[in-house]
Amino acid sequence: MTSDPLSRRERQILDILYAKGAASVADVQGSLADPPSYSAVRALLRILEEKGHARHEARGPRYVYLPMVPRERARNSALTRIVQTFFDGSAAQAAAALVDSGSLSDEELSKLSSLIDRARKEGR
Amino acid sequence: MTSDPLSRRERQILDILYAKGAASVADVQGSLADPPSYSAVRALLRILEEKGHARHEARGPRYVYLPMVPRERARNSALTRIVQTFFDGSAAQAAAALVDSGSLSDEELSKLSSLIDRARKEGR
DNA sequence: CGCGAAGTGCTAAATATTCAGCATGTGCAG
DNA sequence: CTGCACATGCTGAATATTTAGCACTTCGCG
Repeated sequence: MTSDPLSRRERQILDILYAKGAASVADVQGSLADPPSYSAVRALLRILEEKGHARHEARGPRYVYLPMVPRERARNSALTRIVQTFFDGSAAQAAAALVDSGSLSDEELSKLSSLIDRARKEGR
Repeated sequence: MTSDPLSRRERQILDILYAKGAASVADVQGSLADPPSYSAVRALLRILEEKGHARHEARGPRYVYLPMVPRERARNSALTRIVQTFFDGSAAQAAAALVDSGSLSDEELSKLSSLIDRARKEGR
């Protein structure tokens, strides 16, 4: 099941796995803002495995941890949550906020523009 | 300070405050998927106040709780987090995912389009 | 070889969280 | 006026979390 309630540290660590794609225990520890002991990180990773959110592969001499739920699916539910919480359920408002953030280059803007045109054609 | 680490319930309740704008204890309890006792909800709200994330006003006979950090600021940091975690830091990719979600109406799409045009003009 | 560095499995205990209950105050309907 | 419905303040205890430590294995180097 993927609908477990995750604790703070669990969420934090799972996010690192999503951000990096895959990570060793040391990687995870290194990415944590306020890192606990090596053992503690390992324990958390083990819990994430038990809950079915992560798995590990024996890459060379050490374990490398990966998320179980595909990144795309996880990110869609994350987006949905934000849209619900902060944008009254309107994905359009959320997209607008991103565009307004000013962090998009001209090239990115035109790509997005043509994406929108395509969406409009498909939509009818 | 607004950089406290929030526990799961705390986050959950704060999200409700953001989603609803303002809420009484009963509102919050009613919005929780798996609601604990009235007292428990009150306790959590009190903690959120102590941590500086919420405040209350005596609206009529009861308290109404509101977020301290403005919704817009909170949502921007939420977006930033998602972008970092799931879109390799690219706001453009995130916007594209929203457009691709297919939940935008024709009208919303054209509004977004003109928003982009404006952003392109300002950007140079 | 055999020793050290670095990995894993497992467990118990400190710490944080979440929760329910009781005492008390206040407004309103009967 | 009096009692009910519903609010708050506070506190102690159940539960979950987070953590560090120890025993053991593996790999590579002197």
